[in-house]
Amino acid sequence: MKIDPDNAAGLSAQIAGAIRDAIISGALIVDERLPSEAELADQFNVSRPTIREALKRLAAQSLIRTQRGAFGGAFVRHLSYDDARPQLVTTSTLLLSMNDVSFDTACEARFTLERACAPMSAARREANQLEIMRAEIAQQGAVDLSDEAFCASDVAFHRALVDGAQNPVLSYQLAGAIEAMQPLMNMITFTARSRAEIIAIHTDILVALENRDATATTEHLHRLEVYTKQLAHVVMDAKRAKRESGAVSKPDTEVAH
Amino acid sequence: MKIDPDNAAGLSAQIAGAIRDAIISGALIVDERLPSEAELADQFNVSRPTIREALKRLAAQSLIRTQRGAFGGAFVRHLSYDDARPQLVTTSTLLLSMNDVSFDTACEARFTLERACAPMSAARREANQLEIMRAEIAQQGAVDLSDEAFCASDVAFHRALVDGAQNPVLSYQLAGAIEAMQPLMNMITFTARSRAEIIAIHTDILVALENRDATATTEHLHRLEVYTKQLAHVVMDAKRAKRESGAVSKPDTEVAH
DNA sequence: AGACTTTTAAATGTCTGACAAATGAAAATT
DNA sequence: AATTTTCATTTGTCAGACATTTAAAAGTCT
Repeated sequence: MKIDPDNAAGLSAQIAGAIRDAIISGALIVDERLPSEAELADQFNVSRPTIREALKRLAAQSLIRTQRGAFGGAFVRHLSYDDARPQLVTTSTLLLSMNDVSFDTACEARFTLERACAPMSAARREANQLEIMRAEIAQQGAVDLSDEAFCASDVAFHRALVDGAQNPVLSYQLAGAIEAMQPLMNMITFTARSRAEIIAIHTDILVALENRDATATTEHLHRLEVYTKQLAHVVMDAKRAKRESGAVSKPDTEVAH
Repeated sequence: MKIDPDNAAGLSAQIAGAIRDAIISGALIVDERLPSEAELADQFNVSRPTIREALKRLAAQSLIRTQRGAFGGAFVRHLSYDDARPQLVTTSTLLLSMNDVSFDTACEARFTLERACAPMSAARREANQLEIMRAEIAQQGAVDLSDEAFCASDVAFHRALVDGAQNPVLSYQLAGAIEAMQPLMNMITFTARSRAEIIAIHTDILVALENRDATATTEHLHRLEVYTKQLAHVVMDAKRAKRESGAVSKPDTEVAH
């Protein structure tokens, strides 16, 4: 662990990197206790606040957890999928919003990955995944459901589909792709008709999974992708038209007179 | 932004969360400057070290960057795919190693996702992706290549394949899955014969992509998955046998006498 | 007047020292 | 023996200080 005080990266970043490497390489194992802040400060020849900044960086990545009191300290954290998923979703969401990824590109990626899970889910899904999907479909039919709640239920439905593949690595990766799209989906105002159409496709997917029909599942997912893209285009075109007409509304009304 | 001094989560974590939410919600936009540490300390009624710990947490997630000097400060960072990828790889790697995911499960997830990209890559790949794949295949044929270097070249080959799909969202997600498997792959000792076999499959994939043949690409990827799993089983069985025979080596040799 | 140099103010980076709060172990008490 | 109290350890937070970096502003020279 070589720390260079003149490095532009900053001491706390270097120290965080050194400890991170130790964790990744397996030199520090799960639930192992790191030296106390005072000892680390001594080892790295820096002050305690600097050490603390380094530890907070690692805590932000869920690599360590800290515990106060005697025999407390910083411990290497067991990174679970449930811990990692929110981070992936946050990052993916920001990536989409900051890199002006088009709706189509994000949608394509999402459904491409989801379709890849479809055959495995058809083969391996268990009763509880079907149960969740059934419940979410019922949820989606509620008349007083907000667009946000509808999208949230949509996410839950598709996560159950992916979970049916019984592969936690896939579930983790896909949850990021699916949930990250939710803000984009939330921008769409779902009419009663479009909801009915989506629910119909969801039902088709559910039936296909019940029948363990991989081909049908894949096809219905494809239909859903096409319909989602189309819906987004209609909604966004309408918004753009409204914005433009709003900007020139006075001349318009004058012409109309 | 309500900060509760008695919250067990800790002040710096709460403050980091508040700022993070502001960034995600769009209240703080890219390249916008946050108030100075002193001003933030004043606003949140905490000390500057506490504010600094919060900012370091955000920096660890690449949400902000800091700049020293007059008119410096903390700025909302434009999160690029290149910034986010290493974080995803780190997290995915740790998830695999800490949740004792079997080689087969990780392998299945990786190839499932990669096969999903194959048809798109066959349709859209450009000359430079083929060029990279050609170069990496040549690299993999070098006789003095270490196992680690062979695996690194393997990763580069498959990333080029995925990049051929021309969808940055897919590339980002897949890079995590592919690179995270590298430590597992590094555990395999590649014999000359197994390398030749892998290179042959890589070549088949390259040819299929050159011909824009989606079906062939998918099939060769499937062959590669099967072969990789088989190889891993052979290597790991051998290692286990060696370990067990080592543990009882004395009795064994006695019996042999 | 324009180009170059110096000054300066503002901001982060780091250090020192201190106290509060939590926590589990050990000692004291019932 | 069970319970309570004490106590040392460690993280969490604060206050104040100085070093370093940086770009704008002022000053200087041609």
